Amino acid sequence: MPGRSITDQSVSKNLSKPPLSEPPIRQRRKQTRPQELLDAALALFVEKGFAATRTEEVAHAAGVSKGTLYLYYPSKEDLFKAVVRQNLVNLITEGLEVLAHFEGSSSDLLCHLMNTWWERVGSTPAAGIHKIVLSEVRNFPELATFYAAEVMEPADRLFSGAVRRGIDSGEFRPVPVHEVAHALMAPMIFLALHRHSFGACSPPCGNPDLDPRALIDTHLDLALRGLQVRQPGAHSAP
Amino acid sequence: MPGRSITDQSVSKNLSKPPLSEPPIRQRRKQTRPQELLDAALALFVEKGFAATRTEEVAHAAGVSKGTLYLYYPSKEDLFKAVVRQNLVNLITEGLEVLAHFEGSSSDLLCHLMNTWWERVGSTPAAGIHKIVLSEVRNFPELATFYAAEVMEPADRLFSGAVRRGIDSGEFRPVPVHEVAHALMAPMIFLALHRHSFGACSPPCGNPDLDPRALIDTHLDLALRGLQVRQPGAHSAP
Amino acid sequence: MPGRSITDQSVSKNLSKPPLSEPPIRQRRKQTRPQELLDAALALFVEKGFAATRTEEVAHAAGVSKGTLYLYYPSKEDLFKAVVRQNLVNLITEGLEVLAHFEGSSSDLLCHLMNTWWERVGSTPAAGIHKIVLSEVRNFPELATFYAAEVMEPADRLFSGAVRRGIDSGEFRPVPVHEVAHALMAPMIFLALHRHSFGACSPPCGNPDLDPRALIDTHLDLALRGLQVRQPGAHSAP
Amino acid sequence: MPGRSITDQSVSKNLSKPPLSEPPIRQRRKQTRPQELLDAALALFVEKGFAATRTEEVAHAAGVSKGTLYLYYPSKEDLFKAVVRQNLVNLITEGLEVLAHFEGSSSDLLCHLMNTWWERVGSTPAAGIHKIVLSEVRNFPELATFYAAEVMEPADRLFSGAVRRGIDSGEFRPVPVHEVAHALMAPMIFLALHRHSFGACSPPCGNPDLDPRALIDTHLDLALRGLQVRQPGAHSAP
DNA sequence: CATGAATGAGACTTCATTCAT
DNA sequence: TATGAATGAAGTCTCATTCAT
Repeated sequence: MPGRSITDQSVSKNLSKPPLSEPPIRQRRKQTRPQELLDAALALFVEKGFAATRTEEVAHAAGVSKGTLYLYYPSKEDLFKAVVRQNLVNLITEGLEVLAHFEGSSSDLLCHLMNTWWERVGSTPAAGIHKIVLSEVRNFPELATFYAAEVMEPADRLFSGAVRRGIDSGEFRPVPVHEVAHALMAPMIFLALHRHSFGACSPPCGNPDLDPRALIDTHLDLALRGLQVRQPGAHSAP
Repeated sequence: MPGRSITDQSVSKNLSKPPLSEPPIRQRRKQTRPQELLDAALALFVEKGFAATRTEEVAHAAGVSKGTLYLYYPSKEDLFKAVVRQNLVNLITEGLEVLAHFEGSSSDLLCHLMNTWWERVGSTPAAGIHKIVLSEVRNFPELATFYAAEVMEPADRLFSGAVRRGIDSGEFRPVPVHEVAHALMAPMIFLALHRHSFGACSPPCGNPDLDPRALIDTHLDLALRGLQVRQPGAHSAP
Repeated sequence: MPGRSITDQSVSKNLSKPPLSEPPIRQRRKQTRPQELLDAALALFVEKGFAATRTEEVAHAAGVSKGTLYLYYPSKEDLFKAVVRQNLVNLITEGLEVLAHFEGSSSDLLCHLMNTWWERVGSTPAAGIHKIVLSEVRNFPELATFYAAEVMEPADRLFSGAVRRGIDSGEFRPVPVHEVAHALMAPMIFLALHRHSFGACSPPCGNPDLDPRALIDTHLDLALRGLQVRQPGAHSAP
Repeated sequence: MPGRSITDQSVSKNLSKPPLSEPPIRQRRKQTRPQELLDAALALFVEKGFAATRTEEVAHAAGVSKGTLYLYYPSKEDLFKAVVRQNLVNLITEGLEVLAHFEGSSSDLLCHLMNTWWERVGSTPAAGIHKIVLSEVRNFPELATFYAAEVMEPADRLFSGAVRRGIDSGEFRPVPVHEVAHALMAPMIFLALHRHSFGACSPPCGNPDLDPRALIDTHLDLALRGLQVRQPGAHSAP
């Protein structure tokens, strides 16, 4: 008979497609539907990946029927793009706002940036978008340019701008700003990536004792010291 | 009997479905078949993801027919697991080779570790399994513990061991070793991840001017300074 | 409850699915709704066929909403039958009006019949129901007997009656009347059929230089000569 | 509950979708499959129309499974085109062959043409293609030009050529050849059209007593007399 | 009566898997 | 063993029909 080739039951709950029970009551909610669908789609895409998520699941999770989804988004792909787009816009807005009106030392700026990012993005479902995009860009080439232009470029501008600010004010020593920006962002995003992959296992695997806050603090401490202007007499490693 | 596993395949119109051209018809030895299939599968899984890779593509890339693939691997899922497992072993081997009994300063050790990792793993196709695993663990939970135990834990042991070695010798200031290890590895892995997603676009998007070597150097410079024992009279930021 | 009828709708990519633009919002009287729906449906069924016509298109073309259509016709099939039935009645009325008590030669009668049919039926949208019925009888067998009894039989009666009239009066030579009636009607109907299929292409294909009037004249000329009593000494072909 | 809105059982067997029983035995027949699929598709398309025919029905009628159909034809639309194309090629070939090497009177030529057409086309399933094309050109605009160029134009050339031949030899009186060609072909094609629509009903409706052979004979007799050069002293109708 | 958002059966199509050769 | 034609489960998407407003 047809069916799953994996008889091993250990493949468990992630693969068991939900029975999609309890027929939803007909409700008119044209205004809120798109958001509900987007939220449901984000959660499912992050959890299972794009291809492994069925449109019917998304619709059901949003409390509507299969057909209703297509009333709002003409295809699964468009839904995907809308998810990325909407959550990306938030990211961009966040960063740009912070970048614009900050007063205080550049160390404080970086510190604020990191903590805010964690609170507003890293610790929310939106962080999962990085995972989806990372996984799917090859299948959606146009998404790549879009994401690069709308997310990666602004993010780089944000962080390298903050570093440059510190250098210009004499607070930081001169360093290649783009490379440092990468080094600053990577541990954060990587953490988010893991929380949405390994971190979701039960029991959570990976580094279970790796507390996000502790990680951010340590990372920040390390980076800021690394950026600091050298005291006279100090030696750098090769 | 037939049947779909886990995921579907409708990645739709964007996916330029290659016509499966140029079959490499050179005579293969039966002994090397599994390896050739594994290599082909690795490349394709990394490039397109698990669901978007067709078994026929894998077989064709390995120079055999669809049916032959199933002579060696009972299902696409099994093939996938074999790919991950085999490359994991390689990864571990790499890591352990590097470790050994290093002599010299801990700064030099970290420097050596990073450069070696990049040469032997980060810049090779093998780095792609990071991407697959990250993308698919949620669909293959059983791989999570395996990967955590065989890759992440050893890697953490490697880097946090190096850091601890420096602290013990008085070369580094006291820091939380696991967090620092994460901060050290993340930019490297993140870079590798991007090379297998955005970096593969044409034209390459992301930060095209981000040279791996420059990044590693800068990252290392930043981290080692951050680890260095403080000069008398210096103040840390926040 | 929902449900598909008979046919599906996947006429796919070629069908330029019109965006349902320009809704005619003039206030309609409830009394005329059924007629307006029928008119819209006739036009669309003729143009695209039954299956490829969406109920929403019909409703939109009639200036009402999808739901309203179902207030008047319980299903798409019922709408279709109503369209055929109503236009059949028109068709018959046309024919019977023409017949009546014609005075003059039978040649003149045939000439008058053909020209009138073309003016009143062949060149009007009503001719399109020939096309629908022809295309869909197999899917709607119940329409067959109806159409045969109400249209084909009277039409045959009309034309074979005219021919018999000519034979009886000695104007025409003796011929099998039903066969001749078919031969008389076919070119007219065939022309009408083509105008609703090929003739609607842009640029119009088929025989673009085939003028209906010229065709009718030629056809009539040919047929009447063929019907004429043979002159002494003439020989027939085969 | 969902389902057919037509509770009337008289809609009967044409609509009852066959249960597709008796699972076919796996057989390799790569060579004959295309023809078998084309035959099955022709029969079903003619019987039910394009949209109302399910690909699975076609496959089943050809003795294969749904998937196999797609091994040979990439889409339902392509299958449709292949059907038209293959049967059209036959039509064209037939006509052209006859046209080229005929010796004898033009009356005999027309007689031969008609009878041959009936034997080789009109009385075979291929005649049903006219019905499909007539019904579907509006949905497949590119089919229109194709059909016009490959079928209608050659057919016109064939018949108008035969008529012109007769005129040139003095056998026929001068007439507009294209119009006459239409008048000659229409009753034949119309007959075929009816046989594949009304004629397929049970009991056959339309003009049940209209024998194809009698019709052709009568039509030919009428037309040839109409074409004949007038005897001295004869009068034409107005 | 009218609307149009919502529903869900069902069509087309894909591709993992099987098996006759 | 190897092949590739054949299978059929399952997913995306459409649209006839319903019903809350």
